[in-house]
Amino acid sequence: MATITKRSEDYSKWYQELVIKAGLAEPSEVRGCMIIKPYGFAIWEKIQAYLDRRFKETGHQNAYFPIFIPKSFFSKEAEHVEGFAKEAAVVTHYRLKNSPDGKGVIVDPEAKLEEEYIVRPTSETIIWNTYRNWIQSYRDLPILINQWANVVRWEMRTRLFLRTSEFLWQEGHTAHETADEALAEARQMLEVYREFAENLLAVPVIAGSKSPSERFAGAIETFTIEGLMQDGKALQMGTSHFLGQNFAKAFDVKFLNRDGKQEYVWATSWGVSTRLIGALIMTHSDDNGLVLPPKIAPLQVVIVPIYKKTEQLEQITEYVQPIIKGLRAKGITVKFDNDNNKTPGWKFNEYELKGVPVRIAVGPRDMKGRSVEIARRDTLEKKTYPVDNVAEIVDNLLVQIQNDIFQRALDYRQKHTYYVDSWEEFKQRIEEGGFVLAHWDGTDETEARIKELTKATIRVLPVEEIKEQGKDLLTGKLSERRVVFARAY
RNA sequence: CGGGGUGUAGCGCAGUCCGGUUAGCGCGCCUGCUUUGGGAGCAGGAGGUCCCGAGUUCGAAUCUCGGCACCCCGACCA
Repeated sequence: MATITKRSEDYSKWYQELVIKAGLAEPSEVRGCMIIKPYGFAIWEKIQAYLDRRFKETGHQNAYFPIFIPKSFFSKEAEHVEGFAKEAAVVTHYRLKNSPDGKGVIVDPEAKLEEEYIVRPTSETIIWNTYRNWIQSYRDLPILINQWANVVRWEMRTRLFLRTSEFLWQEGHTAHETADEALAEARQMLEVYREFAENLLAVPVIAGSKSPSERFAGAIETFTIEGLMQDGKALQMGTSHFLGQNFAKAFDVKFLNRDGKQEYVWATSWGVSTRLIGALIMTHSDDNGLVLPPKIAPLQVVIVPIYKKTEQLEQITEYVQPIIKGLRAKGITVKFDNDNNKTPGWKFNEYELKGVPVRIAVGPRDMKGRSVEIARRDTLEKKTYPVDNVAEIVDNLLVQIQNDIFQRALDYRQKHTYYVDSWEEFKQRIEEGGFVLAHWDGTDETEARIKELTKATIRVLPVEEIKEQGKDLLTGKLSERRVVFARAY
């Protein structure tokens, strides 16, 4: 019997078991890397499909750059190299040969590369090195490109989806004439992410800026969307960076501007990763398994037949045909699970574990009463409905579930968001978990001190500013606005 | 990279302290029959380099030494 650890017993264990038992992913033989299984990948494909459409609607095109980046590229932007040096996978050789003792193969020492390659942890450097050749005048701008790719960051400690050594993501890299235009782009993409997180994933997020110490390596400004997980920890779900002219200067990318003068190009980059699947799980799921918002669920409706004899199964099969047809006509994905080797009870539990939003059960009782039993995954509520307009009922129900799941997550976040003005209360709230809105004097030193004392970091300076006079909790210095503190993944 | 823990069937574990028949148990898997409205029952069956290497011994899953891997907790990070 596949039961999972309760969240209240061990949240981390619950998470890992859920990922594995729901069939989303599993650890691999390669340290820190995961195997994304079909069910998990189907969720990623839904994420990709939605975002890809939004990127194109906002004027971007897809392209692809090499996975290997010459080592020298990294040294060109000082902060950037510092940010990624500690977790770089390096390619040093290009050939193997049979080992002298006849057992297996060894790296051929003769085949050492002149210059090592870094397996990309992110692609700014190779892309900006390329943009140099693409840009001569303001007429070549803007360049609006996105890449779907895998990247590698050699992390010390990994967790399925949340942090793996290799992960899948998209990275947008744009080049602009002016600072204002680049900033507007970075903000626009943040808004794309926010809308996507809330509407598709049903995960409420706070959008805003990072504090200087939390910025992307090489960025002037980093925007972020931050979610609050069920254990009270924050999760960064997407970032969008205004890179200023840093990479243009590092890679000497200039253009002739409208005044006929040479100027460095302005840049942005922005990305979200397979980590989003972790956010999805930790925001909505419960002790029975996954709870998937209908818009992201690979399978939205499952029909489970309940029968004694095979003739009964045949009758049910016929009985549900119009339902299946009706649902498909509305673009709803549906599966009729007529597997004879599993009992209905087993199937109920299995589809709850997998988070299928709606389950329809059909047995002799229903056929007699011209009805079906419809159960929703989020509330586990079951109701009987007439068979005639099931498609419409389910269609509405899916919308309802999507909204309810979002609302529930929002309620949770609001219940765990605190306005705090004293150091004692701050420590206590951080310990309990949640977002803590507090005043901050704006210095790196205070931020670092708070982190040291409480493990809390500034997650975000919200776009919708909470402007008011106040005093920093620790130093008592004046502050103009509240910022969001939390412990984070 | 520091502290702790664990490696025995596909998965979860017992056995290890105190060496000794043929290495067990639960789940899963296969076959058959009966079942099917919340993880079915019975019967039969398949499945093991006991993490790797060396040593001690008549004899090692068990003791000794060395190695490797993974997990958890910290520090670092999407």
